[in-house]
Amino acid sequence: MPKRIVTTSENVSHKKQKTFHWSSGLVQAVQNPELLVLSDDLVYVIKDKYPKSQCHFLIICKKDIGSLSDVKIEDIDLLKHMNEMAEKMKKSNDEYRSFNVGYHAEPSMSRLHLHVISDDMDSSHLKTKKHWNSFTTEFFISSEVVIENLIKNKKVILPSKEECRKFLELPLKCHKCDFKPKNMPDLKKHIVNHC
DNA sequence: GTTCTAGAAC
DNA sequence: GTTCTAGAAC
Repeated sequence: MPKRIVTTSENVSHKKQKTFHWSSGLVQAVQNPELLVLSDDLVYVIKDKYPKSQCHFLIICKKDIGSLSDVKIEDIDLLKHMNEMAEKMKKSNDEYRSFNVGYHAEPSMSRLHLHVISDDMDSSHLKTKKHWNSFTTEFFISSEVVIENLIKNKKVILPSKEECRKFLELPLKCHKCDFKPKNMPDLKKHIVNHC
């Protein structure tokens, strides 16, 4: 995929060009009408560009918060609002039986974002063990748990870098039963045919 | 976050 | 020989 080049104001200078880094992709994505679902004073809701289930939204705050590690106690109402928006998205997409709502412990992309993901985990974009484990292990922290964590600790206490790495490297396991696939293709066949 | 691909695993 | 994973990307 070619890097997206954008020019500065009015394109006056040919020298002043900037290439966005991939980690700011979400802040770009909210400007994409094909991805943006809705927004209000506090958040954007977008369709994940590479959904890891049949239905996968991101609730992205408008406030410039990088990630959970930057969240302050004063942001508690914002996190509650993001959770309420997630509930709204669940209700308006209830043809998908159930959803998981939570944050990645160590996200790759900045701007705090809450995942609302149907629990089928059936998607052509779900390709790697890291993808799988990021939604099916403790690397994925439920929205309610994050809110309780913030209230109790006045900040969000997260797993260490080493713990995160450990979660992502856990052996593959079906999220609905005890099946232990030998590899990703094995797992993907299992979740569509058996679970 | 994804893409690409070398070399491991089969 | 083909499938699959895991690390680099300036």
